[in-house]
Amino acid sequence: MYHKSSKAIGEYALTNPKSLAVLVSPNVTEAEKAVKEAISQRKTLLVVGNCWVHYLGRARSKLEPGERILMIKEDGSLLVHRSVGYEPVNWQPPGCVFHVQVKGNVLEVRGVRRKPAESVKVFFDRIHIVSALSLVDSGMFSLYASEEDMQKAILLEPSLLEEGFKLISYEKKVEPGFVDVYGEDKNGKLVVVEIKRKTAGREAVLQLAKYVNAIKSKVNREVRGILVAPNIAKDVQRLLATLGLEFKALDPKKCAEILKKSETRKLETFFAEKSQ
Amino acid sequence: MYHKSSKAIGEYALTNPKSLAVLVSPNVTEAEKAVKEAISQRKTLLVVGNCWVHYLGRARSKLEPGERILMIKEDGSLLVHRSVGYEPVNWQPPGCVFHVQVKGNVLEVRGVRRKPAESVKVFFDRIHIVSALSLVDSGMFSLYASEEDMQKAILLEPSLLEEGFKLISYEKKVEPGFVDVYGEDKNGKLVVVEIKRKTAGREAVLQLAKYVNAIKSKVNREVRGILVAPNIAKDVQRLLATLGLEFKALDPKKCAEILKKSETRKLETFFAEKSQ
DNA sequence: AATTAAATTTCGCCT
DNA sequence: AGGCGAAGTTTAATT
Repeated sequence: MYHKSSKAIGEYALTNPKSLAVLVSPNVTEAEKAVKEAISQRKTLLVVGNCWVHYLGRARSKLEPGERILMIKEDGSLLVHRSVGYEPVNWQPPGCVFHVQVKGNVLEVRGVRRKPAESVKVFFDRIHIVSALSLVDSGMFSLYASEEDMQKAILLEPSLLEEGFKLISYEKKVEPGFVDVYGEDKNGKLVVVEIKRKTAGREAVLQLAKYVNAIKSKVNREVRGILVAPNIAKDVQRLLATLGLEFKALDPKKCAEILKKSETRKLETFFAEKSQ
Repeated sequence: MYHKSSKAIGEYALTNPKSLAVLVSPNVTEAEKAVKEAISQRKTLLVVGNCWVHYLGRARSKLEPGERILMIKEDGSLLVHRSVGYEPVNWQPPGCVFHVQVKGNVLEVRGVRRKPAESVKVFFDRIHIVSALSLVDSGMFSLYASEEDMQKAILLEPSLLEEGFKLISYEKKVEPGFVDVYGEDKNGKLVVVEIKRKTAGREAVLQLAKYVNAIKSKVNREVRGILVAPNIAKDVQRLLATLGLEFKALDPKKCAEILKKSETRKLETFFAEKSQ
């Protein structure tokens, strides 16, 4: 492969056009083509270069020329980032429409949305990088605590569930699947716990009912079912009561704090051992 | 120039190492080197690749693997952006310290800060792009309205200054420079206006005083000096009073609205003409 | 669709 | 450095 101009870099990258294209130091026209293509194909777009920005909508702003990073995402959001600061200096929330054009050797990228009506115009006169990306990302994001973390917190601190609760096992295999937490209350009744990391809905209640029934059919003892979640959907509370199940609110944040405390304790132990 | 592997792209880009480096599809070790260099040189860094993220601090979060964009800025802020959404999925505010290492073919970039103590760890197992940027950006950002916009608003709507104000001229040349707005009040007194787009400080007051004195020395008439700004520094109010000057609060937001209305009017006129 | 409340809010200004 | 208030806040949940 032989390269003579920066344009060639783009061609090189385009050997794998579906997932990744990179243009280094393209001219304005080359950049225009790449940007239009990326936007029409709903790709995530990065443009680095010298630009100035006008915003008009809920307010009004002007950004004088300088080198920044423009990011346009698949959902039609737009971000202009300077070399400092957490926040973008200019932006447009998801769901806006883009117009791209070249006028007098300046590339204009405009993002417009209705309700509220507002537009951001980004003008580039020098472009360092244009990159169109097809980002494959189905990974789940969990804040505070995952279901597993909430489970861990209850294992560490059983009183989170209720006073006097004693753990028997967790991830216990029963007929329909695995019971998150399994134990005994202070009165010796069996307790089946189902954990949800966000608002518990109909499914969560039915799942818990299945586990409770499965265990009842085997143990010939009184079995309580407790649904643990940050909160429960209002219209499911009747179902819960009908099935004779209970709900225990548990804040994922509190779980995170307990895990944190536990890790801190571990860390303190670690340092104590080291300093001996 | 002859290229055989993706590594060469980096080398190519490094022909201009001071301002721009791009690595396309580097291996983890190559990426590590580039990332370390960029961070030590306080450059703005972009890394695109498959990653997972752990956060622990004020809260706790976990992000499962997926392709995202990591941005590290010159001020030590860190952003992880997914392909959708205005907000970064994970981040670290400015001023954190970074640690970079490779372990078992995985690149770990960790951003840590004290007060509050928190850390974000980003793990890459596949890297599409690494780019180190020296962004030159001194352009001013003005929100709502620039000084010029505030001036325009007053010219459009003189009553913004005070009832009965009549414009004589603007950007009027006097001894020390240019008077922003120059006019006459309802009592026939001359009025000199100095505009600041943010909190007016000592300089603004002294500048206004100079203009007022310059005009007084020529016009043998009573001359009022009005400082227009969104607000005035508390410790300058005495100086203002001492010099016999006045302050008029003017919200840049209000100015923006007036300009917007004016533009809307222009736009309506435009459409009216078109539809004729 | 409108309203309310939370956010790893961030950011600036003031004490 | 800590506290208060605003933001082109955004975002999710609820009515």
